[in-house]
Amino acid sequence: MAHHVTICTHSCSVGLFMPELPEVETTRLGLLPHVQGKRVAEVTVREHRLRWPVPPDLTKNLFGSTIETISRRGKYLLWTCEKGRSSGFLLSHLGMSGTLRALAVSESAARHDHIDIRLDGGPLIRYTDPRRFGAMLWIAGRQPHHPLLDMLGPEPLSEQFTATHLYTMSRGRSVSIKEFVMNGRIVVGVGNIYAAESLYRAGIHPARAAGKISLARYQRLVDAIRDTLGAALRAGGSSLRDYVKTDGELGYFQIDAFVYGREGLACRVCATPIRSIVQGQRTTFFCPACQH
DNA sequence: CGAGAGTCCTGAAGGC
DNA sequence: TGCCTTCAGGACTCTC
Repeated sequence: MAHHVTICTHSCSVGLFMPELPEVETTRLGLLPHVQGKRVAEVTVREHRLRWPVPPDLTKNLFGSTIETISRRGKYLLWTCEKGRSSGFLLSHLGMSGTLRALAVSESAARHDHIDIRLDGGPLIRYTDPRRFGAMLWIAGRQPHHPLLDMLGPEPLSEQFTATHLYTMSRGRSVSIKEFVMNGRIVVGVGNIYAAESLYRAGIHPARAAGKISLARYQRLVDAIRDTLGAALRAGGSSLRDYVKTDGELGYFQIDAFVYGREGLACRVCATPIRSIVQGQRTTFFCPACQH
């Protein structure tokens, strides 16, 4: 199980390092065969200052647990851990610079390697996160109830994510459509890149008030979000230049972004220069001609 | 309740 | 070359 870290060096249109939903799902799928049914033999927490402090009893709770499976809710991963009466869930989030990798037990830790979970007979699951916007929490009990999860909106690729849902939730709201679809209580997993790309595909101007968008246009947006996320999922994640997959191999294809990161460049459809604006302290890219 | 701003953090990029 | 400043971003949290 010799794993080598390979960094992608070829150019891409989106050079940032942030796991969006497709990347999180790819991480989940990559980890699953390495962890399923295995017992936690050792937990090392080198840095507890993450988005929230790593709970002091995380080590105790994880140690000796068998990892039954990993599921995903939005960009959160839920690790089902069985240990008799004290079973529970490891709740993890990659923030914007986090990675989870399965490595050979012999891999030594470097800077930003905050948490190691060594499994019986290997491998070593390593959480690395330079910016520490990610999280590692513990949910006790047999049901994954947690304040971070309980208010979340539907999964974008589920049947619950519909035009009617967006239309109903948005009535009377003046917030921009860009900020609206990035709100996890409305729908999970639509980050800055995919929000911009989806709005472009749907032909909707990102500053338009969410409450004034028609049901028909919301249908276009739902389709665009499904298409955008679905394509990225199939490609194995898309928003990163140098993300390393959980098995250490090169990960993440690049999306050929229509608007993201393309300010001043010609729209791929109409050649109008792509513009950027700031919404909710976040940069949005759009085509002023194609989006209304 | 909703809207808007603030917050955490580090690395990359730009200016002088 | 090197220091300093700015920016980026997920998503919670606070204030009004």
